Amino acid sequence: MARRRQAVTIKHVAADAQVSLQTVSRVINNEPNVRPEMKKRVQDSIDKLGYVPSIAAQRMSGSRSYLILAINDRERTIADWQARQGTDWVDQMLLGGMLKCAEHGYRMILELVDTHNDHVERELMSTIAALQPDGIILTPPHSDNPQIASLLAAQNIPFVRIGSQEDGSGIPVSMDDEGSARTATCHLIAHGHSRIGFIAGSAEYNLSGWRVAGWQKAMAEAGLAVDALLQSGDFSYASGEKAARKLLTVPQRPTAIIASNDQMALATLEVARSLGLAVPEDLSVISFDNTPLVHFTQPPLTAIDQPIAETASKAVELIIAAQKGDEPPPTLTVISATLVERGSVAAPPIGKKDD
Amino acid sequence: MARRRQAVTIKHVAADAQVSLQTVSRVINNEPNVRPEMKKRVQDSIDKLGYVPSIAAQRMSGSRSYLILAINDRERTIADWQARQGTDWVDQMLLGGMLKCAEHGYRMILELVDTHNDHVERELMSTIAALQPDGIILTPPHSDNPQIASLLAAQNIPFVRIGSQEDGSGIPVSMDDEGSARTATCHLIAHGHSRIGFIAGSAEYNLSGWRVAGWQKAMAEAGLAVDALLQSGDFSYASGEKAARKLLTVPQRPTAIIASNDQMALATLEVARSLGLAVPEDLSVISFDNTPLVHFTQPPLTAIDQPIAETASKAVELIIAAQKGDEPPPTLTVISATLVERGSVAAPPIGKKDD
DNA sequence: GCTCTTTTTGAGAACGTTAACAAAACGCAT
DNA sequence: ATGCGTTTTGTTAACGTTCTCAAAAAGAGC
Repeated sequence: MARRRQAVTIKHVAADAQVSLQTVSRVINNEPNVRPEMKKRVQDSIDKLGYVPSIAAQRMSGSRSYLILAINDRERTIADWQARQGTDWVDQMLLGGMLKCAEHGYRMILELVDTHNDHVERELMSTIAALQPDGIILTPPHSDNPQIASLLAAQNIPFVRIGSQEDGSGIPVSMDDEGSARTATCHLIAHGHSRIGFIAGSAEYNLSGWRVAGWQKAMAEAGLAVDALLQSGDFSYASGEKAARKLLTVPQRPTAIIASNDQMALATLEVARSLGLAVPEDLSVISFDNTPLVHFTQPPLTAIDQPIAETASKAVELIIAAQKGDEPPPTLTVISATLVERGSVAAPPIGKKDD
Repeated sequence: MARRRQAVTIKHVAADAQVSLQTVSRVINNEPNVRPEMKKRVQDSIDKLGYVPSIAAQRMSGSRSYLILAINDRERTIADWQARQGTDWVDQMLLGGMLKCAEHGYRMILELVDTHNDHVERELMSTIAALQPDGIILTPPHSDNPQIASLLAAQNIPFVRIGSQEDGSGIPVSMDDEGSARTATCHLIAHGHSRIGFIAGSAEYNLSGWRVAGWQKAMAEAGLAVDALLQSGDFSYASGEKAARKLLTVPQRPTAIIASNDQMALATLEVARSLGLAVPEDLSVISFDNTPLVHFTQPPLTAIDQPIAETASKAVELIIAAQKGDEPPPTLTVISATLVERGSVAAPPIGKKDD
């Protein structure tokens, strides 16, 4: 492992602005007694060079560490998180990732970065420069952002892309989106369904595409048509409602629907109710994610349980291994998901089983 | 602000073990080519002095930072957390604390520490030595641990005790446990109840006591008796079940019950059902915490909503202010809670309104 | 015992920043 | 101009660790 140095330091800024280190430091820390003119000159250099102070160095010299520690009871926290059972992205990420970090003497810092923001990349790079972490875990949709990936690759910091199967830099760790969509589809086919609708998630997430692909392939293999059976949403309840309505208000409506997340599955349930369709008698529903929500619906939803905690745990392991530099990381790690059967799947209504 | 120095450094260890700095470093990092005898001598000194390497210094010298960054989409994460609406301790802590940290260029590191563990204090001190955070937030029950408090006070690190109103070192920030218990009690009294049972939480949490106190005082002020109306649980469903059964299987059973958290309220609901008591017609129920659970019960529970996010946010603010050293922190900050009315409170059954 | 290799130990510089102090520049009354 | 206080800038030394390279000690072969 090469000794990793900070790209731009206070020295570079000082040289660029033709001032002493101390003056730059004063500007950074917004100290008084700096002439406005000087301050501007330094600030310009900082902006130009993209300088961000190293927190480690600041801490070393006796100043702030910019870290605040929140101490929580481990037992209770873990119990709470586990009680949610299914996939609540962040929580399960934290659960899996933090515990694995703790095992190895690492800490995990959760950083929230807006996707819909022009400066995503800049913001991220600043954070990295400040913290100089040993590794980075990207979750969707950040994990699907090729620009971020190439920036990180240039930094020579090991990073894991969760939920992304694309080739490219970084270590991909993926849940088996295609496989689990296939599993859901086959489950329905095994129950006798032939017209199985699919509500896709936001195209911004690559995993949406993989899920669609799994469904399509399973249908094709069973010799079933998929025309007019695909609707796309954006993971929101409203989009699910719209998609479900479109799917269910045609003459040859599907006898089963797979929704790409729980919110959209809930919407599907509601649309079915409003159309007088009973679940699962008239319509079977399977959802993705398996958040706590699905326990409380009527009927409880059969769902694909995404093992996020396990995925995050794996991501941490891969980063630590990459840091040691023992051997090259695997090209793709897939964590398999399971189907949790509840009450929303049954055989299709008789007489409608086929055209 | 005094320049804060590390208590025990590699130098102290080297001096104690009569070896060079480098040798100590080698032992820390488990490098090969150290004679076992030497290794033991150094390790003994490390243990004796309680030395923990400074992560900042390690990072500075080009080694690991022992930090892993998890990048999540901010919008989505916040939306998810908010969707839980009520108090899910950790989530809401993270929501409030992290966002406030981000505002000021700080980061929050969540550390899970077992309460039921002999080495709690040691574990905590190691973490602090390693990370050298600018401040610490303690949540219950850690915030009620006087030993931890005095250790932290000695370290001269600003720390906030959340949910603790005790005097002592550190900055207390509390939810208004007594006040909100009082509010709940008065709400029931206003509906005409006079026999109001109370299920207390674990005595390990000081806030349990405050909640009981609020109820007692409100009852006393209304001239109502509290004998045989108090049962204690430990925040678990099972303990709530036991407590509710005791309260409800006496001749003069209470017409209303306040449970110190949602789990125990759920248990109360179940016990009432098993005894053939309708809620709210025969029995009114109010719970504390207002977690997502309470939306899905039949009927939905009227609950005290604890503003954890706000509390955590305040805690961060206080730490940052204390760090700047502008002015002494307030002696007690109380964040007030609100009563969220749902469907579990009604007037007591007629003819039972009073003895 | 003597050289040669290997293993084990140590000394000094480096990492990026700020604290403490010193020097220079400035403003203003004399 | 001269001196004096104030503001602005610069210099040097820390901070705690590891890296690089050199020195010392230990083994190996004769």
